Amino acid sequence: MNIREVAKKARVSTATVSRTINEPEKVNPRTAERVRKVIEQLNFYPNTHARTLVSGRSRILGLIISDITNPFFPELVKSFEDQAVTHGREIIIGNTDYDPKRMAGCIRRMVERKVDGVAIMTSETDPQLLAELARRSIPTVLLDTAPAGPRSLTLSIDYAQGIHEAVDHLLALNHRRIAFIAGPLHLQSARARQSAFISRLQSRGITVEEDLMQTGDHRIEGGTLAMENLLKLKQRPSAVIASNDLTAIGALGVIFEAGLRVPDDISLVGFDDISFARLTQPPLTTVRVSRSDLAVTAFTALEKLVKNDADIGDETNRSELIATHLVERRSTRAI
Amino acid sequence: MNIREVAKKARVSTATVSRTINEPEKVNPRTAERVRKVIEQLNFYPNTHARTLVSGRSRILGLIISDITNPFFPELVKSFEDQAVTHGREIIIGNTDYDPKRMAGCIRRMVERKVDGVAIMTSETDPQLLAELARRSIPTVLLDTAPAGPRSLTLSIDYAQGIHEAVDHLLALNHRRIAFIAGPLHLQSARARQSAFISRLQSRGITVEEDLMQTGDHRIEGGTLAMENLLKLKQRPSAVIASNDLTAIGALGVIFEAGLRVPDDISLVGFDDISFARLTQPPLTTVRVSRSDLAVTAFTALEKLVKNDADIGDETNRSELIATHLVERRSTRAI
DNA sequence: CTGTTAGCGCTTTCAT
DNA sequence: ATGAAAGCGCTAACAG
Repeated sequence: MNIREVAKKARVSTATVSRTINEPEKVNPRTAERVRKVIEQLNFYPNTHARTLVSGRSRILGLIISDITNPFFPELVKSFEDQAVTHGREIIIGNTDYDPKRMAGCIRRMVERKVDGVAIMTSETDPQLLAELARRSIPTVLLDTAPAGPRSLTLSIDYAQGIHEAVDHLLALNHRRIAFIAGPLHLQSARARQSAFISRLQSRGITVEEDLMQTGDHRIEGGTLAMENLLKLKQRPSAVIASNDLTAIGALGVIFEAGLRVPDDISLVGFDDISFARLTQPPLTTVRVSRSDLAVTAFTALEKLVKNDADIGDETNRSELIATHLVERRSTRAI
Repeated sequence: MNIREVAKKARVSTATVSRTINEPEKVNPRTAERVRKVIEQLNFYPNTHARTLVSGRSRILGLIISDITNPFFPELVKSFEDQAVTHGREIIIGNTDYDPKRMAGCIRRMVERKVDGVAIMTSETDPQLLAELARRSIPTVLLDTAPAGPRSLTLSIDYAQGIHEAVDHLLALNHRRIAFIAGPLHLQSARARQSAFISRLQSRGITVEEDLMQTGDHRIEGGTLAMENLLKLKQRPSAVIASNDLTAIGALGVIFEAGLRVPDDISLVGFDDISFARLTQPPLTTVRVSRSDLAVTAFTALEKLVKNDADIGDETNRSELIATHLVERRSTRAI
């Protein structure tokens, strides 16, 4: 069943059926109504592939993430998908698994399926691959990565803002020995959090002890190891800020098993506000990075990029900042 | 850039290029080699939409789930996607949000995009919508739902097995007052767990007290409420089995806030083994439903269904059972 | 406002 | 083993 059958049954040409579907305002209301009836009656769905083939637009958007089982991403994916459904678009999701080879595969799939645009929400991206997209002039929205050529835009998470709030919060609670468990430092996003921590403390006149600076991997295990180191210190910290919630959860386990209590013995702050952060015991004070903000901003920007055939040029900002804020729960307390 | 350019540059017809890509064995090795060189050199990707249009096969599979932010699903999606990538397929994901209207939308999208098959991994499905798929003879794999017509197959999670193991485990630990917090009872999958609990206890000669049977909603909140009821009882249970992990986590919070301890005062067992289950304090004893098993089984079955144009007939089972097993962690203890 | 018609890029007979 | 050509279902010029 196809557009010709509909046309025949409605006694119009296929062009009129096509117009009724795509540009109803250009069709006589009565004709349109008749066509619509037939479409309904025949339960006709236009073939998107034929449509894409001739028009060059697929109404598909690509969404590339690191790993859907990383709790940072499901909410992002969901909000992005909600936007897509609302705007009559399909999305194709690619998991890179933090592997550049898989990332290349993802991009290839996106190109093959002729996506109208791609949102790359992973924290590191090979500029070569971005060049590939730019060469085909596929609109791209990036996260924490320099935009690659025209029709490309970057979203930056305001890590500093959140870390500053976290530091100030602990300072206000009279903490002075504050440790930091960083993420993997090859990531720009991890370094941004670490340096925000250091600079804020210094600007408040506190020198950061080397021992109090640990490095994790943004996973539970890294938090576990780092916290073990911290507890071995002669003078342990009274508070710890972790570069993300998973790290904080790892730290929490260690503290608990050492017979210490949060927040009574040690205050703990996370980062991201994944959904489990409010379910830990005690609920975790953390910096929220709104995944729905991120998704909506990314989608909206991408949609705008897709609509403009030309470069976005100077008229638009090439970068947008995503706010972050401290959410106080029960893992921090005054000393 | 298209297949004609490749053909011209390799001095062959477009048919030969097409064959080189799809049926290399039918092409002279030397010709094929020449064509392949040109393809590489031009960095040519075949247009999947043109391909689908003419062949009728899209190499896309649909995956419908309830809600990607429900921790049951990310691992399922990931494994399913892994399979798809391995087999050179694309997947389109649909979130129903537990809403029949959205489910209808998902199915419509799948049909529009001409998926080769659909895996519907939600727990409840409108038979009418399944009929729509059957009518278009789209292969379908269902979860805990009766198969709908030909080219359709059902996967059943062996809830009883897991619940039986959980009950036996608690019985072996000398628990006799065991409570059960059920899921929403309009779901067949929730009822299956509840009745497995009751029947196992009865077959062990223990009558189930009405008071000990609570109903939740498979979310945190339901677990919270149900556990509050349980703690109000004159004689509270020594152990609780929850219909899923989210429910158990809700219960855990309440127990903790009541000043009681798990497992010292109350043993607690969950169901699903979501990734957070091993991160609770204490780590949760729970019944594992392997999402990767589920995904791989679903994918494999779907692939088989897609390859057979005809009905699967009697040769194949119309239903497969997914095993479940107790994972003992530290939320249960002998009394 | 509506119809005619030429492709979009590919696969697939049917010849050779 | 290869090529010529038809056509998948649709959109978009163009003509009327």
